Amino acid sequence: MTVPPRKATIHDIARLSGASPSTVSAALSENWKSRRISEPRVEEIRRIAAEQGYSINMQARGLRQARSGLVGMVIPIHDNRFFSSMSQSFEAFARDRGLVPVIASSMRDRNEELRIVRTLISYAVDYLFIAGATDPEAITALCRTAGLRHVFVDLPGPGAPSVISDNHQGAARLTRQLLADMTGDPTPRGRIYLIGGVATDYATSRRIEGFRDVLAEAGHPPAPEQIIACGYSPLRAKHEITALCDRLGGLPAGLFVNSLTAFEGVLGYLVGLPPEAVEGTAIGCYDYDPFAAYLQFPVHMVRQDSHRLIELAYDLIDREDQTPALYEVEPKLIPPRTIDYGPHGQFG
Amino acid sequence: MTVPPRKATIHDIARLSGASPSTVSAALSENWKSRRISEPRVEEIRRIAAEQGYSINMQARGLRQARSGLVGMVIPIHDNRFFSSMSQSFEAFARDRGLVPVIASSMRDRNEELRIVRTLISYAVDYLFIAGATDPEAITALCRTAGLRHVFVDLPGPGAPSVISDNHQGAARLTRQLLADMTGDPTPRGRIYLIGGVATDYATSRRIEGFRDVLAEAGHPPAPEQIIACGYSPLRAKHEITALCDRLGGLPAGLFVNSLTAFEGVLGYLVGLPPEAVEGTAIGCYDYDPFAAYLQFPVHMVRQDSHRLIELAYDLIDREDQTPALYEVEPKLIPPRTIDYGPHGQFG
DNA sequence: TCTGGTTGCGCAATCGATTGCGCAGTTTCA
DNA sequence: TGAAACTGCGCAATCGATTGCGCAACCAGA
Repeated sequence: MTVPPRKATIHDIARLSGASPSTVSAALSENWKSRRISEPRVEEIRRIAAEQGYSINMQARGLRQARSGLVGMVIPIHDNRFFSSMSQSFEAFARDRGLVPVIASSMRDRNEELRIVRTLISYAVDYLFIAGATDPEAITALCRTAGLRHVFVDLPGPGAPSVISDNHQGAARLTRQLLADMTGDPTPRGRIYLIGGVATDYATSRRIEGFRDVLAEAGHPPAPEQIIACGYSPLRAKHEITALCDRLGGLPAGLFVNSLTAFEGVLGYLVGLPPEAVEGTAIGCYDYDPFAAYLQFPVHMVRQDSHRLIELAYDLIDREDQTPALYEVEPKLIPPRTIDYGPHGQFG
Repeated sequence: MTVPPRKATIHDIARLSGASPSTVSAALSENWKSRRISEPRVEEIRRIAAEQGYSINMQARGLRQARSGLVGMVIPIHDNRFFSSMSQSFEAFARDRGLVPVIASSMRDRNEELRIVRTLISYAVDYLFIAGATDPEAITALCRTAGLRHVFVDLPGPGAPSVISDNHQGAARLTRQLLADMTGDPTPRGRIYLIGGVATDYATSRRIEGFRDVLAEAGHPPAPEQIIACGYSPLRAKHEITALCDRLGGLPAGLFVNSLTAFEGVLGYLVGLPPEAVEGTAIGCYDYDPFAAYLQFPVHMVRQDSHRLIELAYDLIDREDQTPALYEVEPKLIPPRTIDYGPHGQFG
């Protein structure tokens, strides 16, 4: 097969078919009826286009139409079951609308996040979804000057519609479950500790409230040292859990891990312990991973409905009214050692 | 804040600065020196551009320059630690080169895969990476008529450079390890079974060879029924492992699971068993997941070096010579209950 | 003063598709 | 039979940036 000098354009097809570029354009799109191109002509043109392996240049089309057919999404990190299943849903819904998804990860870095938003604006994405935003206000500012519709997911922003999990509810349920599994007295080692997340994040703060409320309800409001919002880094979490256990002289009675990434770090510590050392501890993790659900020890997991989150986000993007508002989706408590295939068994 | 009628263009900046569009273009890019624009002029123009929140229109630039700054990658599925960590690396290398990554998942569907390739061609991606290709020849054909450089990853194609793991080696090592852990006699239940993957896939077939060679070496070449290449679907794998155990009257002595997705299905079955039922079985999985590494029972895992795979793929794309060739990367055997942070602790 | 080089910048074509408008030829209908 | 309506299609402008080429002003040297 000889390599053609360059990709065929609409002009090449026009030349080959004896039609004008306008006619070719119309014939290849759906509006040939409204431009009154005769059906035999259309078929002839399409035949030639197929023969030449013609494919439209979306840059040119986008330039003219002032829309690109791209949808952007920013996520903190790909390599995580929560966010990668969001990506999967995001892509599925994009396809349904004939849009092409562009997903970029910010590594939870504010500047990187803004850089990505600016880049996506340069590519004229038609809509933008931001999951786990670090600086929602700045993002909204950028989007506004570009006239770009955007929706926050997972972490809300004040400047645009936001769809998030009911973090308070999810955390409260998980905490209640862990308390029920705990047997110890309210000595330091008998307490439950929350680890991971960033306290100023909306999501984490709501979870902490849920955690706190349930403990208070149970008569043991948490001491400050019971809440270790040390961020999302696995290594940092490992460090913190190590320090905690050193202080306490062993694992506490309960452990509420605030994200999968933090849980990876915690696991890095637990791996080094004799199996029986973990037995007395009730462990829960906010977010679900099918493998994490079947560890050596039982783990309660909160499964956020990422599919529903994204579905709702797309709904919001479509609404005429882009007034900021908060929409909450119920998460689900998954019992230990349960493989949950989710509402869409086709994934995974 | 009032919404401007539309995004500022280079012409707006030209008008505001009293310069011509060409000058503005040059001033905002790096070639103002070669066009001999005076430095004060450049600074003034940049100031005004910043003031107006100008951002370049990549569609227009791409159209003119016949390149988009996009780099595409097709993966089978996002929601999987192997592929999502590939995505992470893919994105990191793209950033280093000033490219914007576009990652799409084919769900391992041939038609979907081709649709995606065509779409990415329409968007004029500068390069294309295809991981786990279903129909490499067809992809190469499309890319050739578009004059698009592409590289296959994980599953090779005959029409372009390919970088893959040394599947034979990885499978052989894993098999050897499992054999060493097994105690049973070579009765059917005492045997080791390989489950998951598609036998006609290059990767799977090489792994099966590795598996077979090691068993033959040990004096027990596998019977056909010991190789259950039932695809990648978790549900299918669950079904097959269930059927197998029904036939055997329990778990076999060894289990070589051929992918994380199949492992999810297998796990779905194992979850329902009493813990001690699993004790006598040596289990291994091709591909690594940090959580899977610390299940109730020990699992040997093969970790492919996705970072290195991608790095090598980018190298190949740069080469002048795009002759098809196969490059192999060594995978690593991860002992049970080990958290491996990989060569790049920044991820995850 | 004339030539030749340099500086600083603008004109206009170009990339590939879309689209408002208009034009010739044919049909319809009063 | 003439006007109106319809059919089928092409012309040329347009989207926003890049780039080859050229031009005017200035300076230095002969």
